Amino acid sequence: MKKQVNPKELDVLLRAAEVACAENGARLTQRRRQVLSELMQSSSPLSAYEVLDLCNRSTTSTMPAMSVYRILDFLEQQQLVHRLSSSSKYVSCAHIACDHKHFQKTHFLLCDGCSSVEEVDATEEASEALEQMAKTVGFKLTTQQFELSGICTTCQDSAGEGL
Amino acid sequence: MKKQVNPKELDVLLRAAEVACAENGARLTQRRRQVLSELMQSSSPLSAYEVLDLCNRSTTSTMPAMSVYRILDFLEQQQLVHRLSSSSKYVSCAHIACDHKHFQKTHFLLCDGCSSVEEVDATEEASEALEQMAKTVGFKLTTQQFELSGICTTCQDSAGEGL
DNA sequence: TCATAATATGATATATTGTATCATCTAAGC
DNA sequence: GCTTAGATGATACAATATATCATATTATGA
Repeated sequence: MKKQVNPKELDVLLRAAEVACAENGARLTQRRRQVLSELMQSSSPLSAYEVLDLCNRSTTSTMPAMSVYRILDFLEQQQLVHRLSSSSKYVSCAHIACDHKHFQKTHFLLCDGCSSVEEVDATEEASEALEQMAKTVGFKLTTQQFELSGICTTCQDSAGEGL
Repeated sequence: MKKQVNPKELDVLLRAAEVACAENGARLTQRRRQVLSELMQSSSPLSAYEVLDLCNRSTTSTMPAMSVYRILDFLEQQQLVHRLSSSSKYVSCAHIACDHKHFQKTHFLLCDGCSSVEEVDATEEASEALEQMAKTVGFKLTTQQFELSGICTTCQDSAGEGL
């Protein structure tokens, strides 16, 4: 579903993304911008082929699937997009406009009800507890990304309504 | 790679699995036993098609891919096998022979070095910290399975050796 | 400004993972 | 033994992803 993002807001995000790329010596080309834009306007994660369809619907030219995957990889490297391995889908990063860095573990809370996603930094406690748990079996954690499912506030509220 | 599981040990595990199925009014058929056995003997998670190849190599008859998926689904329902969504692979449960129940959150620690997997219950702290973190954005967690990457003890040790 | 090199994209083929559907077989209970 | 539910086989195909070579675009230095 389309998220309510007004054009001005979208433009601010895309400009910020452009700057972020430039800082890494990379370029946000038309195609990349198009892919990122579709993800920014989606209220839920999209598969690579869903992104492809949206892109091909919004322009006359048609892009091959290969390009979408390449571009998604690029955007992921730039940390403008995250790939959710539990669903093989992609979301635009929640921190493009702010100067947030991905230093801490990132948790994605996926709503089973409406498929929305919340991207939150790990609390100190959670991070510590996970490291500690791994340590008990001798593991040194490298993962920086966690995907948890649950029910968001909105869906919890609306679940009661129908009764 | 093949794990070192002696035949007697394997047999104990398979019998325990059989009992577990029976308790749920289900049957551990030959095919199911074969699939489970391959997973039990593997030192790392296997894809459905890898399981298929192993099964077809160990018998004269050949099984269709569909059957493997059906059987893996069944074994997962019986909690004899777990599916790792981050890699689309399967592992046999670490608690088949003991009377462990999957009441608590389960964490899978995946080694980036040797692909081994440790299945551990969440500590009280980790579980609590995760719930709490979700709560700050209004989420009520439902996930009971977490997949973390890292480096296991063995690989940490052997990393130093080469220098 | 043009040649050239580096990047990015297009086009095509194919691998991998997973599901739908209908037919056939097997085991359990009557 | 007969019937039926459950399990498996067979086939087709959808969805996700990668490999590879060709072409186009952009950046850069002569």
